Amino acid sequence: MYIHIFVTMRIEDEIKQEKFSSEYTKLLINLVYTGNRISFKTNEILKEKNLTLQQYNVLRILRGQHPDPATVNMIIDRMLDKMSNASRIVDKLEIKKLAQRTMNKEDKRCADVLITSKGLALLNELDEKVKVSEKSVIHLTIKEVKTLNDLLDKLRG
Amino acid sequence: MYIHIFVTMRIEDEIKQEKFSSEYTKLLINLVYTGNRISFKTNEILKEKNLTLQQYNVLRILRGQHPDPATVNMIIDRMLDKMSNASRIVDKLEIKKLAQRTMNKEDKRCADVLITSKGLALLNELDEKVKVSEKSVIHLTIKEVKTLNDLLDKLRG
DNA sequence: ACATAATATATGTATATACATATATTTGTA
DNA sequence: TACAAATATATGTATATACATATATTATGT
Repeated sequence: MYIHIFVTMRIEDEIKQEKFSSEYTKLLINLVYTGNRISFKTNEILKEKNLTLQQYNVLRILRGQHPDPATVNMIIDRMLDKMSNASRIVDKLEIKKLAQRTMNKEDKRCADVLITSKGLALLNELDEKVKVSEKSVIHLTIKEVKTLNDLLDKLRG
Repeated sequence: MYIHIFVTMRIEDEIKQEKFSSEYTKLLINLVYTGNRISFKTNEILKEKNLTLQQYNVLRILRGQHPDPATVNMIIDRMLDKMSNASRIVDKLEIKKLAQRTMNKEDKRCADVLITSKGLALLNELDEKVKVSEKSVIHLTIKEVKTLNDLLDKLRG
């Protein structure tokens, strides 16, 4: 017989830190820690398909544009981690035939990046799995999720 | 004359995504994006001192134990990113003379890790700067920060 | 038109990271 | 006691990342 007890575990206990110098410091740590926790679960699903989280996100950006192409600059603009190297992520997607680069006719500096049908199919396959996993790892009511989203939006000012 | 207008910017607008498939998906992206945003600011401060965010966090874990030593295992347990390589982060801290390893007398497998006085001084120097920076980048009242912390704690279940 | 600045992307390089595996030591057990 | 399992840490290796710089193209000012 298994008994599951879900209790709210404070971040202090979770990472065994006595106390934080301020609620603000605690928030940063809480954000990063919680983000990592959820990402980790998603990552496990992506690993089966040989995708990194970054590649997955870029692929979703490309799908958002489809059937129009995106440019590398557009991808950088929409990526979660602005510092990372969009060009080389597109390289990886191209190698896997999930995306394709073509030269932009109007501006030869730009590379048009298009998701392939293989890319679309892969995302399609992943969508439901990822959604279910995310939902199962987030122990909140839909109302709380909305509050959280609003607070995070406000946080960034 | 400068006029600052702070408006709440939804994550949809921020990363220019039309809509999310669910509030849960939005939350994951919102968390990672917001965490990155705050980390980025902190990182800028740390860069001046030639520290990575990870090294900084480990250093703070060591200070939390001081004057007792920590072990590498203890560090892994308390790190935000469980996947990363605590042993090699300690390597880096040792090279910079910010921490020191000695062999544990009771259990020769364990490495006792102690923050040095140089390490303590560096943290001391950074504390205030980091706190001010974090506070300035988090556009929330203290009450909202607390709500956010509580929600994140609950999220993890 | 021409030089210069700005823009979009790619690439070189050092470092960091994830993951698998190796090594050393301790614990449990027959 | 001897031997397998567990534990703590370190290390090899492939890949990812950050940052600086290079290259190609387009926009701008005179």
